[in-house]
Amino acid sequence: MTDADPTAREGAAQTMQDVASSLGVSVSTVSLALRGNPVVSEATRARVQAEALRLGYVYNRSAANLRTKRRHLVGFVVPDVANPFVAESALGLQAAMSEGSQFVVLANTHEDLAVQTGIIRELAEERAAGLVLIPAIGTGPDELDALRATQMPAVIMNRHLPGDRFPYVGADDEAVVDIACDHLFGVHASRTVAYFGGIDDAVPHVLRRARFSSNVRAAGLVEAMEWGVPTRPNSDSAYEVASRLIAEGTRPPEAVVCHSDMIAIGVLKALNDAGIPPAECRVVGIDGIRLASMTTPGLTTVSVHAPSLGRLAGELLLHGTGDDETVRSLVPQLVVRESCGCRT
Amino acid sequence: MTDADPTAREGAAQTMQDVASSLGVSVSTVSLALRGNPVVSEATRARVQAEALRLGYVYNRSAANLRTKRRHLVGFVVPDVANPFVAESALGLQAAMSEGSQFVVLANTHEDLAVQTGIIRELAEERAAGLVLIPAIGTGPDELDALRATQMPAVIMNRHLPGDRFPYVGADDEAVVDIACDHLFGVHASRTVAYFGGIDDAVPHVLRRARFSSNVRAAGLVEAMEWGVPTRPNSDSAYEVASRLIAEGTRPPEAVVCHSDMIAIGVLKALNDAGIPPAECRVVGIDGIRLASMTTPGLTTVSVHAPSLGRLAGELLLHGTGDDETVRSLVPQLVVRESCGCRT
DNA sequence: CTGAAAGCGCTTACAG
DNA sequence: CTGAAAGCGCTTACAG
Repeated sequence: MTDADPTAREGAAQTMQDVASSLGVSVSTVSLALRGNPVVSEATRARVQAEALRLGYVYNRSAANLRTKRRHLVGFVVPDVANPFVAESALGLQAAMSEGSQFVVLANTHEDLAVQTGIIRELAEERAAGLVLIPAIGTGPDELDALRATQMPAVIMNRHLPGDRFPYVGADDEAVVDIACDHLFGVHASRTVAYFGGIDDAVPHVLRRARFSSNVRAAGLVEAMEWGVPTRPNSDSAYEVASRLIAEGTRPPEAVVCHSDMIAIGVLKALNDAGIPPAECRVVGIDGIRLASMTTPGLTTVSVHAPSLGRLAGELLLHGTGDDETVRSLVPQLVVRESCGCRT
Repeated sequence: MTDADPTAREGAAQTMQDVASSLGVSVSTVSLALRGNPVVSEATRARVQAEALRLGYVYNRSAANLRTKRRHLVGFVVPDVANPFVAESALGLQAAMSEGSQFVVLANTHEDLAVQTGIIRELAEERAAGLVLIPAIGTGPDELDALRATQMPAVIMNRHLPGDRFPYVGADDEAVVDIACDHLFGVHASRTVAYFGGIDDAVPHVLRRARFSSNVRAAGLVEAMEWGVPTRPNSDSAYEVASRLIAEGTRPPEAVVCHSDMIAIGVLKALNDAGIPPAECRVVGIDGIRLASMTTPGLTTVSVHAPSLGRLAGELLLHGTGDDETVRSLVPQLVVRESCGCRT
């Protein structure tokens, strides 16, 4: 492809200086030409570009950035990349950033605060343009202070921390719960209901549970408290907890809304194992990950559009709104499949 | 946390120069002290460190790297991060890199060659320490030449390109197929069998199909060619193809090995829709993603240990073996669940 | 339209 | 044990 001069090549990386002297012009000219600055003549630009190509020159963006103090990478700091919701968000974030020709650096905290702190420090040393953070469980004022101290723009995602003063991107928790409840309580007229899974005192969990309970009261239904239990944010934990409940003889409620699709997938598996059909226990997930269409029964879910959330976070980071504390979210959408008892 | 002097702080980012003058020492001393070089006295080191902390100084790694010509980030260039296999590999890669205090930059090609080429060029401009590439469909000699021209160390993953001369990390395709066949042909004594899904002329697909066919012949079985069809590398495509086959009345073979777990998930869904149990059509996946335990029936699969593959790729990149063309892979492992008809 | 020079924030011989 | 100076590869006023 690049038809590089092998003799010029072996001397390792070429610099602007190299192409300048090879052409008998100054580095300024090369720099200007390569950037396409109209101040250099078309003819010169062409010569410079040809020579750069011939020498196999490749622009050193880091050097340029050191000079201009521009940054070119953002971090996506998450508890678990292999969580589909996170991966789908990463997709959106990455798309947004690549439009600003920024890179997104992926970092896993594994829900470990020390790891998270270390990663944030490293991003600061890297002079990242900012970061999107899904806080590890237990993230509190100390961690947030440390983050603020780095002076990097940051947006918090998915797990809203009370009073953190950082821009936040996440689902509209109450709308999400309302949509799930409307379908389950209204369309399906379930009587005993529960909100299943999620991390115990994480804000979204608290918010959603509270909303759920108030919806239940408003509808005059009964909340199956034994099934209103927290789990870790993955299918395995959900499966384990739900299976145990069933094995212990705790009768599943007529309807359960799950804190996430991954949790719902675990619940569905437990229900399938026990031979309990949607008609007996209707389940609705939250998130709308791609996988939700592949379960049996198909998972009815309230989609919050993970890729869009990621994209939103990226845009917030790049173009920054003046004020902190902004909550942005898309309007959630019910995706009906079979797990709620529709279409069976 | 960092108890930074607010007056010092407002003048934006602090530099070594700032802490040096604040202390009345030279930048060399600061640099040496901060790096923990034993040549500077313990007392000085302590003073420097305290002052750096007080000023809220944060090390500028990029500047350092420009000087030392050391690189500190690697790219993971993939068709689709949201594919669980890829995400799990990313986990392993990230773990390996963070041990070398390197960052991994995630980049999605969406199977688009032009995007892939652009990303690789950007990584080169970034002076990445290297990259791990899952080649987009259609990647050929031109793309590989361009990659080579960047002079970055690269390791190819999952989709082996013939004669590319790059180190390769991926499953041992033949062993994987043998394991699946042994179980299906031996333990379950299936008679009509098929290899389902995967990208048509991608190397792993070709290799695995060939191995599958020769195993079939060796066992004197009959290959159900109508079910030996390619798909795109995701559940939706697999579901669509399998559903169509069933709808058209093409009787499923007694056993099918799927090119990946995601494809198997699609097949399982199609089979479930049609009410065809494992006893009638046994399916085995390949990959061993976490999700495989959550399907109904549970997916029997040949695990290739995605995180380890990612880690291996990272190590290969970092410590580089002298010779190209190295194929490294872990020994695949059969994980038995219900989709093959065991434990039902 | 082009060139010489300073500077981004570090590291690293080299003196002292 | 510490300091002065050069240099990594760029960009950007400032002259000419």
